[in-house]
Amino acid sequence: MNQVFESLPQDKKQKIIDACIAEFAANGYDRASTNAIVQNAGISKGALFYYFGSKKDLFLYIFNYSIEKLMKYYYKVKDMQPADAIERLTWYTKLKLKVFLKEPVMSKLIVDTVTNMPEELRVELEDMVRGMYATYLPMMMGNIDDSNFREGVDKKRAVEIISIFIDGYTEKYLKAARKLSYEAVINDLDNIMDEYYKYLEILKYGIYKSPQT
Amino acid sequence: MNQVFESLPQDKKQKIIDACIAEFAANGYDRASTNAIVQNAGISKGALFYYFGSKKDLFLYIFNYSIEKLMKYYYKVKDMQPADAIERLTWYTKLKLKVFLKEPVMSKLIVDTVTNMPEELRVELEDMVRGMYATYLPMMMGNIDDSNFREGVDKKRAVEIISIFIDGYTEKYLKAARKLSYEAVINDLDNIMDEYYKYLEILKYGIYKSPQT
Amino acid sequence: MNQVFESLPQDKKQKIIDACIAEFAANGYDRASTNAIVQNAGISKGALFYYFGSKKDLFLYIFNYSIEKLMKYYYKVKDMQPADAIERLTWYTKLKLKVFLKEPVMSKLIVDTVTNMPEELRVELEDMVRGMYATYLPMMMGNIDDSNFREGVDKKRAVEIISIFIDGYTEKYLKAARKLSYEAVINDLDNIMDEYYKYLEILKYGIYKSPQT
Amino acid sequence: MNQVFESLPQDKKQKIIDACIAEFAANGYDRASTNAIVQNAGISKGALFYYFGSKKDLFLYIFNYSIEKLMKYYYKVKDMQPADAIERLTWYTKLKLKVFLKEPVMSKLIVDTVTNMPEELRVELEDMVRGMYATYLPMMMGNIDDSNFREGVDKKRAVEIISIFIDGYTEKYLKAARKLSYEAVINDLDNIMDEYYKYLEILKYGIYKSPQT
DNA sequence: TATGAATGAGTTTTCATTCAT
DNA sequence: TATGAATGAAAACTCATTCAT
Repeated sequence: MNQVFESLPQDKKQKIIDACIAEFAANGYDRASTNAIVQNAGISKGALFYYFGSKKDLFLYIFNYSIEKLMKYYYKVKDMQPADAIERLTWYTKLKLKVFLKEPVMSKLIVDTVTNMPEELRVELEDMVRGMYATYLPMMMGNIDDSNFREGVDKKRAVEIISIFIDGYTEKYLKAARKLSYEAVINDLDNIMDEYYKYLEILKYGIYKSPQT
Repeated sequence: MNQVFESLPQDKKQKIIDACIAEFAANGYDRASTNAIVQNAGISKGALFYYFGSKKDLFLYIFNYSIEKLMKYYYKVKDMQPADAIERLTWYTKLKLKVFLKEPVMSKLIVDTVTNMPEELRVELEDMVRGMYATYLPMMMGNIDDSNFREGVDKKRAVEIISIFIDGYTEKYLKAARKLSYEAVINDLDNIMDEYYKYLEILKYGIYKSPQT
Repeated sequence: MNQVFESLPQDKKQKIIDACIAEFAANGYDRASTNAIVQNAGISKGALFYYFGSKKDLFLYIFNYSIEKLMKYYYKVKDMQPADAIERLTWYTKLKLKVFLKEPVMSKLIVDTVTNMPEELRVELEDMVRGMYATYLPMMMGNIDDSNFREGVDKKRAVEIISIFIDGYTEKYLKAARKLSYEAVINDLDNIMDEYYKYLEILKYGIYKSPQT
Repeated sequence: MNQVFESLPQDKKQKIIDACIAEFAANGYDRASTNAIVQNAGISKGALFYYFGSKKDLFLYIFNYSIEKLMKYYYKVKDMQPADAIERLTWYTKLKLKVFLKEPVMSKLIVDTVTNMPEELRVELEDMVRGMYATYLPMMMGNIDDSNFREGVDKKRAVEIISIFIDGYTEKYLKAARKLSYEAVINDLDNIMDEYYKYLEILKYGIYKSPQT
């Protein structure tokens, strides 16, 4: 059914997509108004439903579009990723932040949606997220250099520990950022990273070979 | 104004509270229908608003009720908490799981609400959450025995690493639990805990003194 | 049915009446809230309806009470009323203003009600107003000295012309007063009266004998 | 937003307008029920709000429509207005009565609204009324022939006296008409006008040159 | 006599979706 | 293909009145 939409002129498509992203990001799925969308997109009510069938399908299309768009940023620089485990993960964390700052609206849409899926979209959204992971996780987590890990440590588990920690840690700062402002976070970035490395030192001690040997 | 509600017969009160928790947990604040609530609670439209004034105040009451109810589970067993850092945190994680399994609906309500506060309730909810932390965090995180931490590790950061990791790790399993069923998690609990301890071993290595010395 | 109310202690009665007048004057019959009344009167909801039967009957009682109260001000000074037609009417106009300033809330209630009767009270209210006129009009309009009227003028009609004019003229100033404030009117009273007498001069010319003959 | 409504087929528009006027005239702004309106207009709930946005905007539209409609009756015959002051005012009084009898419901709506403006509409309504006066008053009160006024009478005040009197006098008869029926007034019109002219004779005596000079 | 909790029909407004054109 | 007017169920909330106590 979307093929009708896909065969639209590119600029018209883009205008519609942008209007949807803005509306969904600002208000969430439930409170988003299809009226606002058609108004900002400059199309008729009927057209929107002709293209997408329902608000639900529209949202899924937009969500998928946004994920793919954001993932392209990751894909584009994938050859620059460091090999060392902790450096790799840190690199991705910084990348995540950069993408967030470059596409704040889309990012908000993704984050808000994932952390709080509307019940009626749950199944489809989780499928998409799973699919996204299946596509990009191997790339992001592949070929990690764990040769510096100390003897006896399970490498997969070690990587996951780091990963879980970093996620949790950044999550804390993003929460604060939401309350304050993203700019405040950026200005404080040096301090945040200093702190961050101190935490990592402790983690490293448990996972890496002692450096001086 | 709630005193009218408070002086209701206990079973009537409970029926209303249960109906509210169920509706709010299932649909969130926005989509929750006061119509559905009064129907399930077996009271009239007017009664609900006579008791609580507005949907907003109703929700805040129910949220507060749920937090206090859940926190009682923690308070009841507070004297049994282990002193050692990792054991303490693990103990609380298990406790958290138990409470989650005992009160899944209430727990869902709390978690969903905290991770995604409706804008118009934000201020009040954050106050409540802050108050709750102020009351219970000292109890939960107080008197932690960190004498086994190795020389040179910053103790506050070390505790936080453990805490962040455990949160992230359990979060993963809770997500799975939501998809499958809580029973599936329980049945698999032994395996999960085995896994869990293996992760902790790695963390411990970086934080604790080497045990055999 | 009102005898229950009438046999209440005077201060309790008064408190109830005052609360009603305030509420009805402030919001009109429709928007007046019986809840607000019982709250301010310090009585129970049931009591109000026990005393008065319905909101409608309550209002009629209060309206009647107010009219009688206001009319007492007129009755008290009835012996001081001038005899001459124009002076009499002017005197009453001033009296009306004084009463208005002494009992602004009650007056507002009466004026608002009379100029815009709620349909379901129309019949009863008009009866009351008619009754009031029957009682007080003869007093106010009786024994008017029309000996100064010029030959050939119908005396009843002449009095009515003056009366209609004064009513219309004061109405104009009351309208302005409502928009500005009563104080503004009072402060401007001298000017207003100067104007007023100039108008009256013209009227007088048509009705009275020429003074200098 | 009203352009949607304006482009409706004339008969449908009229049916909606009529339903609104009837409901608002019968019950006033506050008590008027949009439910009743849509039922009598034979349209859906949504349609009404699609056309007008809100009850408030609907009322303002209807009020404005009614004023313009009534004013057209005046405008149509404006070239027939007599020049002499009293005759002009009398002529307009008769015209007013005719219009009132031709459009009793609309007239009731206008009169009721103007004499008792709902607080939340006050500003907008007063603007409309002011605008109406600005448009029609010059036409109605312009070019009045006051050359017959006697020496020494202030002409502006004299005209206003007549105007105030006529307003007050007709007001009396309209009040009666509301209680009885408009037909009763019409049947009695000759007597009423006879009376009226007798009153005017007295007024004239004070304002006009004596006729026999 | 007096209470006040409880009722439920009523209010205005919203909005995804449809369908005749 | 595209339009946008029309739908109507649903939303939160109010309030005069009743009635068991």
